[in-house]
Amino acid sequence: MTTPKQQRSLKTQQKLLDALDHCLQHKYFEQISVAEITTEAQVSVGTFYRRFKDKEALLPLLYQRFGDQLRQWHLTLVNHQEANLEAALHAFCHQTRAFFERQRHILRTVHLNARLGDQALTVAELQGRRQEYQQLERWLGQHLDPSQRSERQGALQMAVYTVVSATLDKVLYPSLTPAIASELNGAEFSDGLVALLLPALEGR
Amino acid sequence: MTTPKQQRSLKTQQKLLDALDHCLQHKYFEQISVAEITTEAQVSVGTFYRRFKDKEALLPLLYQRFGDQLRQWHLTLVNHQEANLEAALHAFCHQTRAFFERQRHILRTVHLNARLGDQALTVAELQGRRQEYQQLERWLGQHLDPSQRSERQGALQMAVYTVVSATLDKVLYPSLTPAIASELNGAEFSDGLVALLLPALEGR
Amino acid sequence: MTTPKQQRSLKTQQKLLDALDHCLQHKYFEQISVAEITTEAQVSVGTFYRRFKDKEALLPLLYQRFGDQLRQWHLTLVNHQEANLEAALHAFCHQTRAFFERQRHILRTVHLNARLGDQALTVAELQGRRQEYQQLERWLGQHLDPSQRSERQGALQMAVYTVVSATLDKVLYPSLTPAIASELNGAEFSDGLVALLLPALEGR
Amino acid sequence: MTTPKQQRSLKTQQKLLDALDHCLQHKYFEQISVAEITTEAQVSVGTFYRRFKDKEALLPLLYQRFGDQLRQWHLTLVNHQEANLEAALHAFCHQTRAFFERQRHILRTVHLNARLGDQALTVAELQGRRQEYQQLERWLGQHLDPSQRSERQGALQMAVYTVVSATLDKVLYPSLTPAIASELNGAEFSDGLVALLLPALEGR
DNA sequence: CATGAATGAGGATTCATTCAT
DNA sequence: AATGAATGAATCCTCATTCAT
Repeated sequence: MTTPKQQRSLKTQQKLLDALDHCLQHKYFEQISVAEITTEAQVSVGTFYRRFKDKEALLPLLYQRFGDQLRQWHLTLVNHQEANLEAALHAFCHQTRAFFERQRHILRTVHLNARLGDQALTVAELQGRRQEYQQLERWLGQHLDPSQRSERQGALQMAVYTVVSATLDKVLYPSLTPAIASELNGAEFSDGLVALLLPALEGR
Repeated sequence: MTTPKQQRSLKTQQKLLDALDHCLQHKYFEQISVAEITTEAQVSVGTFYRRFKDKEALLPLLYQRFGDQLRQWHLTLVNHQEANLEAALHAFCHQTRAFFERQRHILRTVHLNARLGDQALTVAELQGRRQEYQQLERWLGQHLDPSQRSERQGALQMAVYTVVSATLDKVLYPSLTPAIASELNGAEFSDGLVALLLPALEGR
Repeated sequence: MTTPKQQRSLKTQQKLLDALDHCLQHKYFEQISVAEITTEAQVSVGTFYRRFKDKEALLPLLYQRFGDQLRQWHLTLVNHQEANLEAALHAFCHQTRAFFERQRHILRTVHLNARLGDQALTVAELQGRRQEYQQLERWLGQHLDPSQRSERQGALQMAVYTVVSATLDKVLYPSLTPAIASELNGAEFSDGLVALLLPALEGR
Repeated sequence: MTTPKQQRSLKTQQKLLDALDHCLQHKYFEQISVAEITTEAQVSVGTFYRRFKDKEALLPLLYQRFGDQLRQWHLTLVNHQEANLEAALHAFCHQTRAFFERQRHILRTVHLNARLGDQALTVAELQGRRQEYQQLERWLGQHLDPSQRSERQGALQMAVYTVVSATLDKVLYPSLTPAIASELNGAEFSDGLVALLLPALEGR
């Protein structure tokens, strides 16, 4: 992948990424041919290969796009100080869902592709993701009484993971197992999560 | 897919399913060619196509295999009466994980393929799955004080979904987001879930 | 191809030939698979190959069936003494057409397959066919004044060939080139042939 | 079939058509594989499929090639004024045979394929062919005494059809039924046709 | 013997990638 | 640089034929 040195080149790259993005709304990455992408982007195959080593080389950029927005969203979240733990948990659950819903189809690709086995997420990126999760844990912990923070460490970690995992499935595949196990939708679902997790975090 | 009329034919079918099963341990379904399956099964391509319309026609059988074992496991679980809610939740979390680990790679296929959009799970099957979830909820509820059952309905449903979703990701993709958010492994992880969910279910 | 030694065996052979005959009404020989034939004949593939060396081995039998009927028809024709040349030519043209129409689809196969290049008609059979043509020429010639017969030899031969060739195309492929060149149908067409050829044969 | 946008592409298309043409001299269309064509044309399979949807897509072009030459030949024929009817019929019979002999193997393909049932000739094309036949009839008729033209209409049509049909079989399949019925070859055969048909056309 | 399961060569077709224009 | 033509490996699938039951 060449670093674009000219305006035109950058525009082409964007067009290709957008085209991929568009195609991903209908099928998943492996089913999309280079021809489809370039046709959608109104660019020739040759141009594609001038820009990218191969089809797979598009993914990291797509991931980056997503990662950027994820990071940004995390930042806005953790920069808010909430009134208490419940409010914080509430914000976390609802905003996570809202963010996932906004990013639905790109998230779907990132998520599926990681599971389909290509090593598009580098170790470095995974560690970065890891740290963001820790940041979220710390942020939630800040709304606890300081004396309890260390003993709730584990519960916080578990809660963060649970919220993300459960919400992800609910948003991406609401009509499949296991998401069909829950009858709630949207806001109800997030409220349900808050109610489920709050007692343990409060140490009742 | 024709129904086999000879014993030999049935054996072949098994061999092909086993071969697919084997291949699935290394790569994802769509990456496996018919040739690979038949080579692994030590039969010829023609034999494959005599029995199955195409590669996709194998999936329903694979799903059935999995569905059968899932149902059976659910049955053994809900036929046990546990001492109290904590014991029941503990059994649920740990056995779910154990079952998922045993079925790891078939589960992975079923799970991914459903998400990749093929309509391999019929509506009827999904409803069946739904009922199994409800059975689990009722079973957990039996360990509650009868007076509390109805008000905990929602929490039970949420808990069942959460356990399944969180455990699934942890077992299938332990090194990816979001599972990397949790540092715990195996039994620790299940214990963590119990601790996280018990308070809400007990209504503390 | 084994000579059938048992009743059952002969019946099977007939069933297979009938099945082929049936299939030929819809597609041509090369497009018909052995499976189709045996299914239609309600017999297994194995049975087919016990009876016939391969798919091609069916053709000679089919040709024979046709050849038998052709010979028989020729015999009935040439055993009739007609009143004069015109009556004879009239009988020849019309009966040829009627026979072709009756045998339409088997004729189509024989005709096409010979043209598709398989050597199903042996040299011996071709010579037999040749002699039948000569018989027809002689028969037509009988209705001429004896003094003219030898000088009309060539015309008779040409006429016989022309009638067969033109009628064949008209009956088998009425809507294709060259048959579309003629607007006449059925009896009109045969009458047209008579009118066209009679003058030359009568030596006018 | 895409329209070529580069010169190179057009060359390739020609090479493929020529290759098909060449293969057709040895075997019949359906027996020729795409691989054979591309090998003969010294291009890769992919190249073939870039230009043509499948093997069948070549036929229309082949037909067109033939149709063009047929039209052209008809034109040169009907633009000649002959001395009398005999001369015209003579020219028609001999030149038809000569043209068929020149186009022998393409003609064979066109002819067979139409009979094998693919709808390669459109209704429009068939009508065009029809009109060409009518043109030939009119041209022959011009060599008649004007007073006789209308009453000979039918005979002219019949004669045109007969010449084409008989000559076609004679040229394409000289050693098969019905062509073996005639012992004459080449020019003799055409002369025979003239002698056979002239009397009826002259109204003797 | 009859049956139909198994074989595997052979043909069609796609598509990522390279290369000529 | 951009274009799109060419390449060919890889895959799917069929079907005549053989062989186990």
